[in-house]
Amino acid sequence: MSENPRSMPAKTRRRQLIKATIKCIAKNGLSGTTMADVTSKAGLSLGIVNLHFETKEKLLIETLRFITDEYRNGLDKIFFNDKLSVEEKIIAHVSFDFSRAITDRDKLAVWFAFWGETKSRPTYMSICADYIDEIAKNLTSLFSTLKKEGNYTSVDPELVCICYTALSDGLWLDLLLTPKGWDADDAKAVAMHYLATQFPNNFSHIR
Amino acid sequence: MSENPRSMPAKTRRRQLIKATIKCIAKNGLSGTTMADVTSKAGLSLGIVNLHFETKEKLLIETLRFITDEYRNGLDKIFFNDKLSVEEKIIAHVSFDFSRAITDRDKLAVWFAFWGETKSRPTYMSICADYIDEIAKNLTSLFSTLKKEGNYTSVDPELVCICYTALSDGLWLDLLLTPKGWDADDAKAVAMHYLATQFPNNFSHIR
DNA sequence: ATTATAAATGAATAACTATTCATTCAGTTT
DNA sequence: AAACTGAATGAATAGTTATTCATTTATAAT
Repeated sequence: MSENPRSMPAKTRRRQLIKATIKCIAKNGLSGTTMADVTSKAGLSLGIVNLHFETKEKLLIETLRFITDEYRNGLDKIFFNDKLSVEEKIIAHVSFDFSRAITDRDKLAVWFAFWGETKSRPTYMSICADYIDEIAKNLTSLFSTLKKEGNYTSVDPELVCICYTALSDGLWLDLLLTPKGWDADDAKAVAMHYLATQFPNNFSHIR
Repeated sequence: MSENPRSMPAKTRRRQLIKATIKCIAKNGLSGTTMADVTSKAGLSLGIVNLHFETKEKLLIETLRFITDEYRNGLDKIFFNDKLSVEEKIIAHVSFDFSRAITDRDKLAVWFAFWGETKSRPTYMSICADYIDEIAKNLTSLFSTLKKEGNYTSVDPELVCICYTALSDGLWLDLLLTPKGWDADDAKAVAMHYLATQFPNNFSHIR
């Protein structure tokens, strides 16, 4: 295959294998994902995972890290963008949460596959805990600033952050479980509806 | 063992094995749960699963059905209780969602373990779809009635149902992922906070 | 008591799958 | 062009685990 040269930079191969792993987890679940599946989906040979990741478990951990990094980096880019107002940052955050890249059903399946094993695997748990804390801190500070700027005296920024985060997790689950008659834009509208209850002057007219 | 007579009604044995399965899934994940684990946790012999469930897969399906039935039955008992007002039913629904029985971390782990495999297993998906539809229909009708009774002209009952349901799913995930510094009562307060934004005259003072 | 019935056992089997590593191969250097 | 390098291969191995079923054991029936 000319698209698949015999020799490639290690980083490219690792990326290629992680992508294949995501597809396999979505199709067969974590338990049903075998090395043979992953490598054949990647168009490579069985032994390649050992070469680049040593073990299956390490491949899975790198796969989890890949999707958590993608999510964290996307949100960081918004949070640290000096060109955006606080209101714009929050809107961008929500838009990102329900963007194509994040609500891709293969990736959602991977998120939930790992969450489902979290209690039994401390490594998964700690990878999740890292990014959750950071994002919560940033989002809370956005709500806090908007509260001041918009004179929303009775808003509790920490509570709103917890509530919004739980809501978007639950909406992702909806997108995963009920693929038909329901899409990411609908889910986004539900999330905006909640934010409008807290900041009616900012988010009531956003679709 | 006198607590474990050689012969027991089939239903009791099945229940015993399902309970053991829940503990094993919580401890080892779906993929890490073996027949040897389950049967030894139940204090029985290896071959017993075959006798009562035929295969491992069927045991897992019955386990999923067990927790979904428990949840559905609990909510039905509230919904069809003629002694309760609509407001009381909604409060009871939320209290049930964040009760000990439902937020037990072993059971939460089981929920998410199955949700994580849903995309790859149509059987899991259809078991979930069944109970989700029924509960949504009932809860929407409660919100709809409360809207009329309380003159909440701008409330959208279907939207509130979707939002509340997603929120409680997400809060369960929080309870599973971050066991410390956070408990079911805190989660319940977040859910009530959302309902208070929609029905301030009914839920603002509930803790 | 004796026999019959059904539940339960667990050693043996069969199937599956992660891991290993001797070999192959493409590209690079001398 | 000959030798070298290291990525890639995949047959073979080792380990794990679901499933089977001949045997054992408790209880019920006669």
